[in-house]
Amino acid sequence: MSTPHARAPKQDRSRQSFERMLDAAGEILAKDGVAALTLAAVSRRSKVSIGSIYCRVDSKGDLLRALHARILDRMDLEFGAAMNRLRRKQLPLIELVPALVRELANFHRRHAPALGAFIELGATDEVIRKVGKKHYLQIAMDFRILLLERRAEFSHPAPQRAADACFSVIYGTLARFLGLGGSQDAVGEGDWRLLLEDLSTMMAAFLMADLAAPPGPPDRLPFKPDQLHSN
Amino acid sequence: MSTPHARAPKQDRSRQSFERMLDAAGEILAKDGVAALTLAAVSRRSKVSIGSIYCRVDSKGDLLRALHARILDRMDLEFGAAMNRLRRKQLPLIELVPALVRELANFHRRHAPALGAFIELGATDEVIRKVGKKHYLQIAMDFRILLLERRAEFSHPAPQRAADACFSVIYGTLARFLGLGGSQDAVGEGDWRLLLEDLSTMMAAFLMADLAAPPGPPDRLPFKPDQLHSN
Amino acid sequence: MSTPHARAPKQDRSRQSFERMLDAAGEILAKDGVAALTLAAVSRRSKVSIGSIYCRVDSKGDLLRALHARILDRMDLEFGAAMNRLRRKQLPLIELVPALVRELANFHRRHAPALGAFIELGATDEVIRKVGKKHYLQIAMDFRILLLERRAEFSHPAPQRAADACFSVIYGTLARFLGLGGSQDAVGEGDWRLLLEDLSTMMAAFLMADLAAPPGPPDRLPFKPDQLHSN
Amino acid sequence: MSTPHARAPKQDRSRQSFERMLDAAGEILAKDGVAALTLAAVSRRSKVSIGSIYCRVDSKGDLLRALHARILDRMDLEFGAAMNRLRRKQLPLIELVPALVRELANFHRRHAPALGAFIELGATDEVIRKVGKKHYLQIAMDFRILLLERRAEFSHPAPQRAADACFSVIYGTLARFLGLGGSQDAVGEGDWRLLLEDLSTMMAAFLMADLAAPPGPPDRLPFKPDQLHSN
DNA sequence: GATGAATGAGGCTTCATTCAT
DNA sequence: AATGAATGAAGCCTCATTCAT
Repeated sequence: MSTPHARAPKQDRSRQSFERMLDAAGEILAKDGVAALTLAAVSRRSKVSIGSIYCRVDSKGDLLRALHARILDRMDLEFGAAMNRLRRKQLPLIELVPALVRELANFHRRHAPALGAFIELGATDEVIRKVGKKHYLQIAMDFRILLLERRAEFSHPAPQRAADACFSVIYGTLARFLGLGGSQDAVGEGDWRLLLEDLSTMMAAFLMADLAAPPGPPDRLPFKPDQLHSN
Repeated sequence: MSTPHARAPKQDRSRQSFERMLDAAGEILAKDGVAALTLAAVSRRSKVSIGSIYCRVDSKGDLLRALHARILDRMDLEFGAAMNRLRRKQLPLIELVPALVRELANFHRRHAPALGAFIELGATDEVIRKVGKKHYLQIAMDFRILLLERRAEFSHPAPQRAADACFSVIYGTLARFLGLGGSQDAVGEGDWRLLLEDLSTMMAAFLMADLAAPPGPPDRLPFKPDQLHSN
Repeated sequence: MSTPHARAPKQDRSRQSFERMLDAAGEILAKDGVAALTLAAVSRRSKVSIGSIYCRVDSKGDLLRALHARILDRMDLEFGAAMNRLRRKQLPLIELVPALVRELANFHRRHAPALGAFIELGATDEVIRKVGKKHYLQIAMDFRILLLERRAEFSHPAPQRAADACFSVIYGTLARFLGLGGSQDAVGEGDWRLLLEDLSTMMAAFLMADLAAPPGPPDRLPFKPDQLHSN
Repeated sequence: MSTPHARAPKQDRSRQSFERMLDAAGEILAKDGVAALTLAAVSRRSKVSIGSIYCRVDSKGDLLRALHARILDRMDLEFGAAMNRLRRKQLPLIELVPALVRELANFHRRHAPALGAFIELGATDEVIRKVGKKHYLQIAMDFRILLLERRAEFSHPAPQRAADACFSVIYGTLARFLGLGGSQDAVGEGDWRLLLEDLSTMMAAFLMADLAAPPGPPDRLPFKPDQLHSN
C-alpha cells in the first residue's frame, strides 16, 4: 500500500509533514467541501508550504488520490473489524439483520462527509472512481459473506442474489439519507432511527418471509412472487 | 411558472435563442458534468454570445436555476402523467408494486444525467437544493398516494409509514444505481432488471408478508418483528 | 444653443422622449453618481429604448455633453436672474458682499449633485471640461461685474484683481464644502451658516479694510462687522 | 503602519516587486487618472504579473487603499516637517500668514495629481474617504496650531474660529485651483503667484484688520500689506 | 422611427503549477 | 529539501454599441 500517487518520504520529519498535509486536506474536505480545497488552504492549515506539497506529490489530483487511498484503507480496516465483532456474536438471522443495518448505517454516518466529497471528486477523477468502487465492492462482499453465514435461515430461494440485493438496497438508502454525493434531497427528512427499523424489517421480510404459499385459505395468498415482474 | 430567475424575452427570435441557451446548458451538464459548464461553453454550443446570455439572466447561477426549474417542471408533468396512467389500470397491489418500481426506475433513468448534475449543484446553491427537495417530496407524495390506494391489501400494520419507507428505499436504491449525485460506486454493477425485480419483491414482502405469526409449528416462525430492533 | 451633440427632433412626441431621456440621465447622475449612469439605466428610467437614444445621440459621451449643456444653460439663466435681482436692490458694499456670498452658496448648493458629477466627468471628457470652464468664467464675470459696481467703496488698491480673488476664494471654499468633484474631505464638517459668515467677513475685510491704516476722521470707517449678516 | 490592506512579503526580492507595483499604480493614477488604473496596466508597467499582485493584496480596492495609506503617510511626515521648519523661524503673524499659505500651496501642488485621484476614488471607497478625511483634519490641526501661536497678534475676536475659517478657505481655494477632485474649472486660470498673494492678504486682513477702526497712535498698525509677499 | 436583442472587448479574480532563493 | 513568490490561463460579469425586426 504505502501511499500510492505520492513519494513516501523516509525521514521522520518529512513523514510528519506529509501526514499533516493529508490530514489538513481531509479536514477541509469534510468541513467545507470540495470547492474549499485549494492547495493554498491545505498549505495554510497544515503549515506545509506549497512547494513542499509538490515535493511529495505531482499534482493536486495526486494529493487527493493519496488522501482517498489513505482514508479508504482506514475505513476498510475499521469495517472489517466491525464485521468480525459481529461475526463473533453468532447471532441468528433475525437479530443479525438489524445489527448489520445498524453497523452499516453508523459506519457510513461516521464517514459521510469524507465519502461525500470523494464521490463528488469521483465525477472528475477516474482513479478515485475506480478505487472507490473497489472499496465499495469490498464492503459489499464483507457484508454478504457475513449475511450468508445464516443462509440456512433464509426462505428466499436464491440466497446469493438476495444478499446482494440486501446490500444494494441498504447502502443506497443510507447513502441517500446521509446525503452522500451531495444528494441532500432526503437529508434530515424522516427519522434516522425509524428508517433503520424499516430497512431491517424490510430485509427480514425479504429474506425470511415464507413466500411459498403458506397453508391457509387459498384466497388469502398475500404474496406470490411469480406474479411479480410478469410483464 | 414561466422561467423564474430569467427575463422572458419579448421578441420571438430571442425566445429561440433563450431556448437554445438552456438546451445547450442542459446538454453540457448531462454529457460532461458540472465542471464543464462554463459560460464560454454554453455560448459556443448554443451560438449565443456571452453577453446575450446576460440579457436573459443575471448570473451563471440564475441560468442554472432557470434550467433546473424548466427541467423539473417537465419532469413533474411527465411523472404526474405516468402516475395517472398507472392509476387507471386499477392494478391489485401485487401488480402495482412492480409497476411502480418500474415506472420510478425508468423515469429516473431517463433523467439521471441532469438530475445528477443538479444534485451536485445543490451542494452549492441553496435555491436548487430547495426546489429539488420540493420536487422530490412531490414525487414521493404522488407515489405514496397511489400506493396507499391499495392499503386494504397491506398486511403491514402502519400503512402510511410503510408507504413512506417503500419510497425512500426504492428511490435511494435507484439513485445509487443510477449514479445520481456522482455516486457511481454501484453504477453498472449487477443487472438493472434483476435489481428492479428484487426491489419489487422486497417491497411486496414488506407490505404484504403475513408478519403475524402464521399458524403452524412454532419453531418455524420465520419472522418476528418484535425481535427486530430489540437492542 | 438647441442641444449641441444631439439631433434635435422636430416631432413633438420625439421631443418629449428626448427630454425624458435627458431628465432621466440627470436624475441618475444626481442621485447615484457617475458610476450608475449606464445607458441601460437611462433607458429603463426614461422608458426610452436604447435604440432610440442612439437615434438622438451618437454616443454615451454625447448624451452626457448634451445634458451638460442643457443643465449649464439653465443654470446660467438662473444665476443671471439672481444677479439681476440683487443688482436692483442697489445694496451698499457692506451689504452686497454677504448677499453675494449667500447667493453663490445657495445656488451651488442647489446644483451640487449635478455639478459634482460633471466635474468628475470632466476628468475624462475634454468637451465637458471646456464647457464647464466657460460656464465657470461666465459666473465669475457676473459676480465680478456686480461686485465692481461698488468699487467706489473698495479700499483695496486694485479693485479688479480684488474682485477676481473674492470670487476664486468664495467659489473654491464653497465647492470644497459642498463636496464638488467628489472631494468630501470637508463635507459636513463645521457649520454651513458660520462658514458663510466667515467668508463674508473675510471678503469685506479684504475689500474694505483700510490697509494703509491712515489715521483720519472717524467717519471714514470702512468696515463695521456688525452690519454684516444682519439679515 | 506598514502597509495595511496588504500582506507584507517576507522575501526581499518581493518587497521590491511590491514597491514597483505600488509605484506603478501611483504613476498611472497621477498621469492618466483613475479610469486608466486597471490591473492589467499596473501589471504591465510594474512588470509584475497580475497573479503576483493578488499575492500581496486581496482586491484592486485593497491595492488602492494600500497606495493611499502609503502616500498619505509620506505626506504627513513631509507636512509635519514643513510645519516644524516654519515654527522654528518664530515669524510674526504678518509674516507667518503668507509663509503658511505658501507652504500649504506648494505642498498640495506637489501632491495634487495623487490627491485628486484619491478624492475621486473616495467617492466610491469608504475607507479611502475616511482615511483621507482623517489626514485632512490632521493637516488642518497642524496649520491651526501653528497659526494660533500668534493669536496674541489677532484682532479677530474669536481666534479659534478665525483660524479654522482661514484653513477652510485657503484649502478650498487651493484645491479648486489645483483641480483636486477633478474640478478643473479654475485650473491654470489666473496666476498662481497672484492667487497666493491675494489669499495671504485676505487672511491677514481677516485676522488683523482693526475692524473697529479705532483711531489711535500710529504705532498700532496691525497690518502693513507692503510687508506681505516681500520674500 | 422605434425597439431591444445581440455582440465582444475588457475588467476583476482564482488557483494549480513553477522556480528562484 | 524547503519555501513562498511569481505566473498566466480561465472563469464570471459589465456595458457601450450595433442591427435585425
